[in-house]
Amino acid sequence: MNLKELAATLGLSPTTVSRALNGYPEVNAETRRRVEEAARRFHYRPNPRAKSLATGRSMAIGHVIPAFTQHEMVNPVFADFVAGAGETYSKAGYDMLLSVVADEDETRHYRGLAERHTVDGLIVHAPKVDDPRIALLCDLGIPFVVHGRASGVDLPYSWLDIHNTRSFRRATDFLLDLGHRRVGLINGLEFMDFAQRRRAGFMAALAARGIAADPALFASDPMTEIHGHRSARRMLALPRPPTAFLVSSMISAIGVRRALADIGLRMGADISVITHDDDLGYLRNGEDVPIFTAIRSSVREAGRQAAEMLLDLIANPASGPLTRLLEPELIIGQSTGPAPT
Amino acid sequence: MNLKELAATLGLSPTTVSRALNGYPEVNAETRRRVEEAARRFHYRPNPRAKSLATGRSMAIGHVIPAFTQHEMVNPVFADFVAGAGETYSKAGYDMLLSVVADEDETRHYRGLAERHTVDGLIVHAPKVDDPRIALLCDLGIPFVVHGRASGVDLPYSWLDIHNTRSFRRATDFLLDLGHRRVGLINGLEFMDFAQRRRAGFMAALAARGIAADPALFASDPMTEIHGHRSARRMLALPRPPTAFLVSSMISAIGVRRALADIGLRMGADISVITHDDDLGYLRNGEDVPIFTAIRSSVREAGRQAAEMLLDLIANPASGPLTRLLEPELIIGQSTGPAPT
DNA sequence: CACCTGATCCAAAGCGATTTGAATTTTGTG
DNA sequence: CACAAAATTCAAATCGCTTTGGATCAGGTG
Repeated sequence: MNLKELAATLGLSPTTVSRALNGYPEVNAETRRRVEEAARRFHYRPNPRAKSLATGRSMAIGHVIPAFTQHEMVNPVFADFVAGAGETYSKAGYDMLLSVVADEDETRHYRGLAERHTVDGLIVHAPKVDDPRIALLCDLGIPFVVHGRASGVDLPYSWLDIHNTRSFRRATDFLLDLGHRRVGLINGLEFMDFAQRRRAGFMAALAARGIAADPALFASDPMTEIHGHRSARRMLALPRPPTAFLVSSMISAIGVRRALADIGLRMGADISVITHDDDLGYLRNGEDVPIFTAIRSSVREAGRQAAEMLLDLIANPASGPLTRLLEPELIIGQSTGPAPT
Repeated sequence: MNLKELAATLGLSPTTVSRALNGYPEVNAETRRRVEEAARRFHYRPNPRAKSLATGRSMAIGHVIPAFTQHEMVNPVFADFVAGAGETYSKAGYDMLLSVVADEDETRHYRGLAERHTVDGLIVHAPKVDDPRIALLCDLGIPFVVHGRASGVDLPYSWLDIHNTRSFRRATDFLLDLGHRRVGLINGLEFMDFAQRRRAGFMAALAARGIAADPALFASDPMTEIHGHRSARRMLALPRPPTAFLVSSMISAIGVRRALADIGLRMGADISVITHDDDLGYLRNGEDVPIFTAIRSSVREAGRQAAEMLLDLIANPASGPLTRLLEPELIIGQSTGPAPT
């Protein structure tokens, strides 16, 4: 059942039916009622492609994820973010177009999406320092929201981020207050913007107390369980091992916990751990009392909000760059305690 | 730059240009060359919506994920599966349309996707026993592939699954061979088809040796870390605790490991654990020697293959229901050992 | 040389909606 | 009651592509 047929059934022109259904004012109230009734009765649903060809809007949002490097993307965090964004989209009648693209095709792909108006807007995931995608998208003139920020890019653009610097600084201060002086930072890849900021927060806290940063106490890699395990093992084998760890991801923190278990250290007693926690559905940080002391911020909620920002931006492009900085909470769990004397 | 403009530039009709670009035979070789060259030079890319309106095909595949129950979907497994499928799609020029939909809207959503030809095909995730979606989609006549199967549905349909029954039977046998007699099964929700089959495999192994299944040694819930932890704690507190666990997911197995650590049991020595392992990118089962003895099957690869099957089915609907049963491997890690005497 | 065949190319009709510009019908006013 | 204004409705153009059903033209045939 298409528009023409529906119009014929009603003895009206397609024009009027279209207007009635789309809430235009110049249509008789009674006519509108009849049209709506008939549409319901015949399960009429406009063909989105025809609609989109006519209006130029696609009612879809694009998420491009780089495929063949494993970096940052195909991960649990991504799933939760997308789930949050998807909720927002479906409430607003938008579809989500996901493209898994080889790194070298990324630029071309963005360009294609924008130029052909395949999507009305884009979410940019996992920005790197100096991320070139931002300039590209500004240039293409398509609305987009970055999940995170890109240091070094000074164009105005819309983003939603958490306060990585401050929260890592707070977490470090917390450890220092407990008397820890050697803290290992198990971070993500440091060309990722968030990792850079987290490190900066960590360093600032050390610097404020005049503690020199020991390069041996830094690790940086994709945030897998194995990365956490390997890095912790390495640091614990140092002549002067750390008494605490600050970890950038729950999954890596689990690896750290495994490393501690390997050599019989009790977390929270012999050694302290604080982790960032994205509050993933399948990886909750304990039930009542949190397992890990953690910097917590729901990435699902971030997805919801980023999507809302993007839809606002699409509805009203003049509303200028939208930015939102979420403040994670620092929650105390069972993985921290005073530094052993 | 659209088709008409490109045609004008070349002094040709849109018809010919379209045919040249789409590889139709009735166009002069030299003309085709000129057209292709010009298309490249002007970065011509056909508008997919117009194309799709004209052809009736959308070049998109739908993945519908139920939103507001947390069940099975918004999870790391999903991310990896989608990444695999996405690789296949992008190679074939397909887009992936992801909808996060409230459970009660699911049927309506599927119907909309199919009737309006929004997508050319669908992947059905996380089938339940007697899953009603299969009959619905058969009825709607849209090509689809189920990731998993649905016991109780006897319509012919296409699916890709792993051999859950057999692999869980093998894993159980392995534990029994090691002398274990009380094995706890920490399973997913048992209205999920895969969980049902895993349980059946487990039971069959017990039955074959005349061991009665103890209801206290079953746990069934969404496969979170906490589920693993809580279930293991509960079973270990029994008067006759299990000497081994069989776990349906790496994440839950990590919870089990935490439970063991809580009470000072050494995994692999005091107690054995086998887990299913989807070989997730961010949650590898150790480096050289696997941490967990595991039933391993890459869900990313499953995504790739399911997508290929679906594209085949779309290209050639007559090729009938396609089915593929993958056999997971049973890999020996450090989490199993002989039953304590 | 007239006629038939292929090989090429093109005009025009969709696909299913929106939207512009006009044509109707109603309503209001003097 | 006639006429302008407002309220409704409609025909046709448009979005950018594919595809049907001819055209056109060169080469081969009898």
